[in-house]
Formats: sequence, structure tokens, C-alpha cells
Amino acid sequence: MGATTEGTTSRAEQREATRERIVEAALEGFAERGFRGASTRDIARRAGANQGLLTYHFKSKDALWRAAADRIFGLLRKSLEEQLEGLEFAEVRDRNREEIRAFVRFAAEHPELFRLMVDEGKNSSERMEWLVENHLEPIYEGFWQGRDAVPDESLLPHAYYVLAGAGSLIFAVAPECRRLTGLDPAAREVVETHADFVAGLLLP
Amino acid sequence: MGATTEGTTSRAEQREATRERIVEAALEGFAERGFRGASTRDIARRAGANQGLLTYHFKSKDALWRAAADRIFGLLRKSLEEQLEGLEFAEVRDRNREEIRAFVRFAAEHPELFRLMVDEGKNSSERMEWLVENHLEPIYEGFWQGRDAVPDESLLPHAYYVLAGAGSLIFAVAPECRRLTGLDPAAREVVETHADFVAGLLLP
DNA sequence: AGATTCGCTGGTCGATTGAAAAGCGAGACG
DNA sequence: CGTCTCGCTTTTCAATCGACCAGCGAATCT
Repeated sequence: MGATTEGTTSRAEQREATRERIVEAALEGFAERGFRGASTRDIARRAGANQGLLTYHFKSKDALWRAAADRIFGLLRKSLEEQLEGLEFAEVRDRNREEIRAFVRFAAEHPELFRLMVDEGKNSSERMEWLVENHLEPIYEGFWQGRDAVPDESLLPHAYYVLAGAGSLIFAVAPECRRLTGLDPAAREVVETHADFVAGLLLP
Repeated sequence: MGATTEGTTSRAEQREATRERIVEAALEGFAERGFRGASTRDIARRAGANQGLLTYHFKSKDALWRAAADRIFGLLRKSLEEQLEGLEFAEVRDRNREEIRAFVRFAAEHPELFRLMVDEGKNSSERMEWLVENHLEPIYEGFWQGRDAVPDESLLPHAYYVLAGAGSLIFAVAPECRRLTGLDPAAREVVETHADFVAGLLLP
């Protein structure tokens, strides 16, 4: 209401907004219950949409899952860029330290990434292979390069999974952590403490 | 056939053997697909049994899950005891280092533990609370005590989840790791390398 | 302004889910 | 040896699953 150009939503804009709402809901649903455990109806409910609408925008549950994976990895890439842009480092080690801290912060803000990766990584499936080819390989390649002070190159896979696990688990199982330790992983100072802790371990 | 006492299986023995087969299959199924994603029929198939038999031995899917959780945590306790019994250590730190290595070896042999914990720890549910009260609290308590050289006690929750994540992830997502890095986490020397790596990080 | 596109709704399909109930049949028991 | 127990199989149930389709109606186009 009011101006002609104000509040106007073209068909294409509306379409894209709806798709985003659904993808966001799908990301939560898949991360929370796993691919098989998440139902398209539950995802539709989270998105405030109709179940048939999911089939309309994305052809299948599988395709919707791929869209959700694209989204979380896009968020990861954007977050790392934003956190690191404009920073200058004297040594490669300093840059690596800040990269680790940036990753931990992202894991805290988006525990869905870790949940999705564990859910899919534990089984050999088409989705797992798609994930590796489209998202993990570029990341792992970047991890392989731009790295300093890893004495033995054969340790790189170990360092990769140690960083992913050590940096993400406490946030991925935040409800359990609260119940078990009384510590709330969502608290800002807890995130920073964890980031420092993990960075200090891998780059002493 | 043959002797009277040979090959004889009493009713009670048969019952217990069947229950164990089912629990073992349930552990695999739940770890692989998550609680909601795993179907009782699939579990029955793995156990070479009938779906109705699960309802007979365990009243519900939920109770079967609890039996599976009891089993994996029992295996953990037994494995740690066996790996550590008879060993003498000059310092507490040496003992802690061997405890870490023993845990990593168990995570490699039984990735189901980590998969189960992530699947349940990410949501607030009755199962999660049951898990915390019945299994995690004793373990966390033991982790809290018997530990040396942790400068700040407030870091203990962080160290706990760092150890769990760093020590387990590579084995929990072994199929993905093979595909991504070419490294097979199941290989004995890879397990030992990872154990040394994690222990070296947490106890430099 | 009339015709058309298309985002979206509501309903339906066969398949699969966890749980319950009835019946079988070999081992346990008097 | 006859009876009973009980581990197990089979069948059935309502609920839920992913996918499909016909139709509505407002935005878009001519």
C-alpha cells in the first residue's frame, strides 16, 4: 500500500522468495532429521507452504536436498570471505589461525553444515558422491594449498577431519552440550573461547 | 547331532542369542539412518529376523533404540578397560595420552557411537535426555576427574567435545573420507596415525 | 479488456511405516 | 506321554510417506 513501486512484488520475485523459504526450511529439516527422517510435509510446514509446492518448485526430495546443500555451502563460502576480507597477515600461520577461527564461528552459527555432512558422509550414496564432487573437493583442495607448517603432507587428511570435528561438534550437538555440561555453545563468548581453543591446538 | 551337550541350545540361550542379533542390527541401522530414518523392517532384515519379532522382544522402536545405545556404551566401557588394564604410567599425562589413543581406536572400530551421539544430541528429546543421564554423565564425570594439566577448568567442556569430534569424525564419515582424500580410515596404520595425531594435539 | 501464463492449493495414489493380534509348533514340564 | 509354555511367523491396522494431477485465480501479456 502507498507508493506504486513500494511493496510491489513481481511474480519472479515472489517465486524466488518462496523458493528461498523452502530451501531454508529444507536445510533445517534435513539437518535435524537426516535425509530419510525428514519428511517433505514437515519441511513444507516449516516454510509455511503446501507439500505439493515442494514438488512444484523442486522436482523431487532429492533435488530439494541438493538445493539445501548448495545453500549451506554458499553461506560457508560467503561467511569465510567476509570474515577474512581486508585482513593482512605477517605470516601464513597467522592467516591460517584466523581461517580456523572464522570456520569455527561459522560452525557455531550454522550447525546444519556439520549435521548434513555427517548424515551423508557415513553412507555411500549418490548424494554423498555429489557432495564430494560439487562442494567438498574444492574446499579440501583449498585446505591442501594455502597451508603452512604441516610437517608431513600425509597428515593433511587427518588435520582436515580433526579441524572439522573439533570445531563443529560442540555446536552440532548444542542441546546435548547444554544438558550435559551446563555450557551454552550459542553464547558469543563460548564461541570465541572454542575458536581460540581449536586454533591454539592446531597452530600452537 | 552328535553329543547330547554339543550343539544344544536351550530356549533361554536361543532367546538371548536372537535378542543380541537384533540389538546388533538395530545399532547398525540406527547409526546408519538415524532414529526416524531407520525402519524396524530394515533392522529385522539385517538381523535375519521377522519384523514382528522386534515388537515381541522389545516393546517399541524406542525401547529397541535404548537397548542399542546400552550396547554401544557397554562396548566402549569394555574396550577402554581392556586397552588400559595392566598398564603403568609414570605421570598422569602419560595415562591421559594412552586414554585418548584408546578412545580413538574405539571410535575407529565402532563409528556407530559417534553417529548415534550426533543423531540424538542435535535435538532436544526424551532419548537425548535419557542418553545424557544414563551414559554421558558418567563418562563426562570420569573425563572431568583423572585429568591433568588442563590450565583452566572452564575449558573442560571444550576439550571434551574437541576430543570426541577430532577423534571420531574421520571414522564416522569413512565412506566420504575415502572418496574425498583417498585415505581409508579403516586401515590399521591410519587409525594409529590418527590416534597419535589427536593425542599429540591435546597433550603436546 | 480479454486471453494467457503460472505460482499455488487441495486431493489422491500406491508404498511404507510402527504396532498389534492371532496362530503355529517345537521344546519344557508334570 | 500328554499338556503347556513361549519364541516366532503371519496377517492386519491406521498413519504417514513422496509423488502426481486437476483446477483456481491473480499477475502478466497482447
